[in-house]
Amino acid sequence: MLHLHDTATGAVRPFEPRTEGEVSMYVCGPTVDNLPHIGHGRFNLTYDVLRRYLLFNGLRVDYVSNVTDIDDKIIARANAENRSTADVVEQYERAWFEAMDGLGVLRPTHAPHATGYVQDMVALVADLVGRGVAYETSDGVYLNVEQVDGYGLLARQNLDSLRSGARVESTEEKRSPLDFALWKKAKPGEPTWDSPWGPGRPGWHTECVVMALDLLGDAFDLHGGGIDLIFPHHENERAQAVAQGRDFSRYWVHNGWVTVDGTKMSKSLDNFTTLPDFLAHHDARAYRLLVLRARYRSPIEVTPDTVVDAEKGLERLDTLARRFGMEDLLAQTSGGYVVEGDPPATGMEPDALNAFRWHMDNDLDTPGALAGIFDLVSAAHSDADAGDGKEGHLLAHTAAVLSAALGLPLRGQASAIDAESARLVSARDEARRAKDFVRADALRDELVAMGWTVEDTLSGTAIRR
RNA sequence: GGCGGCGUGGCCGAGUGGUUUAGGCAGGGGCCUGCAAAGCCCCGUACCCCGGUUCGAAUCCGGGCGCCGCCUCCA
Repeated sequence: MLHLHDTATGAVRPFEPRTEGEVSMYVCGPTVDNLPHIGHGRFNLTYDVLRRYLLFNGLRVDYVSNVTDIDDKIIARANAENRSTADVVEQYERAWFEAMDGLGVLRPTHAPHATGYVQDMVALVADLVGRGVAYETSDGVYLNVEQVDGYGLLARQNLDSLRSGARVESTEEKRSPLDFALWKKAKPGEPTWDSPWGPGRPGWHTECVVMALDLLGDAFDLHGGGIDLIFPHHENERAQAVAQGRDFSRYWVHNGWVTVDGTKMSKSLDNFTTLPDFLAHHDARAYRLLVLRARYRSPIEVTPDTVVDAEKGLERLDTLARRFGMEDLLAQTSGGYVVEGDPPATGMEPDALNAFRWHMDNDLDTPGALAGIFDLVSAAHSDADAGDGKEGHLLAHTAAVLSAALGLPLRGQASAIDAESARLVSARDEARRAKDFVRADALRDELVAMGWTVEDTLSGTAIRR
């Protein structure tokens, strides 16, 4: 059974969904004010793998991830570039999904926009005001966190210590420095919506509560995001639900981030590599492999060296797929790369499957799961080298299915070969048959110069790019 | 200041007290090959420091040292 680390309890707990056979998960989505970077990639890959593993186990998954399309930074960019916020949103939302598609991240089942939920957010804020836990000031409406039971649960701190560490300056009107804006009254040059408190726009922490509860219902299963969202974002989401007397997320899952020279990669530090840039130069699967080699809660260092390392590891997997002719499996999984239900029944090596599950059930121990897959790679080659093609094929197939279950489909197809290259290949085979190795080597050099990797196989020269 | 996390072999990176071992990459040796490539086999004997618990600790406890993060927008 799957066990997950839950930030609210600080412990790894058995994951028991609200409804048997069905999982409802909410993953904080992007603010579409800029291109996504590889940290966003890591974060989405984390929850994509969780989702795929749930699917692999035959569960249905309702996966909601929002798009924050109204925010200070969007407004700032629009004003700076003399465009509408809608224009900015359109551009970066498209870039976001293109990048996620490129990474093989499955699309959310729902991707609600904040601007589509403003009326509901106004209703939530009004309800909180009516309950006396929120109050109006000259610049907005704030939630009084001191009236919320268990505020600080996710931060694992009590109110006093949170208050003493607060770096945000308190205004005269705020009752506590920790109180946060549910509604921001309009300033000049901003998009606005009507509300009982005049024109304005919702605060950031409100949208996720409203959309999660609307689309997934009370006490939905799981809420995911980066560690840096724990406080204040997730704490404040929870606070709003609690203040309404509603049950919010049953499990809180948080991923570690991407570091550069040991320091967090973030928009504010401007030390990021964008995903479009990364994907233009690397196989997306190499990044997924790089991410999966560390546990999701650990930081990962992304450097040219670690990327090359992952690319070589991926090559080892693809080599297996080529040797054992895995085109069929690729075809099965390429349309989203999902392995669903209980595929293991069909021709999987049982011990390897059990080991895979054991690792994944342990709070998504993907490094352990991968180690098992790499063991299968060695064993499959070894069996095939020893002449046991049948056993080798079973192991290779198992490795490929498990890899695909992680969203990492192996590429077994031969590269498309142009007529000229094909001519050189057959000329080389002819020369080798004639034991004219000088000519054979010259032809090999020629192919290599054309960008091919040349290998000899039982059936003659094989080339690939 | 409060809270959280981390320090593992050349590099990345697992490790849920104890049998043989994470795994990947790089490196060395061998097999295979006309030579290569790919593949296979063998090789490193690592756990920041100091104590403690234990028959036994990388793993648990205490104390150091160092690093990172959250407490402000941030995946």
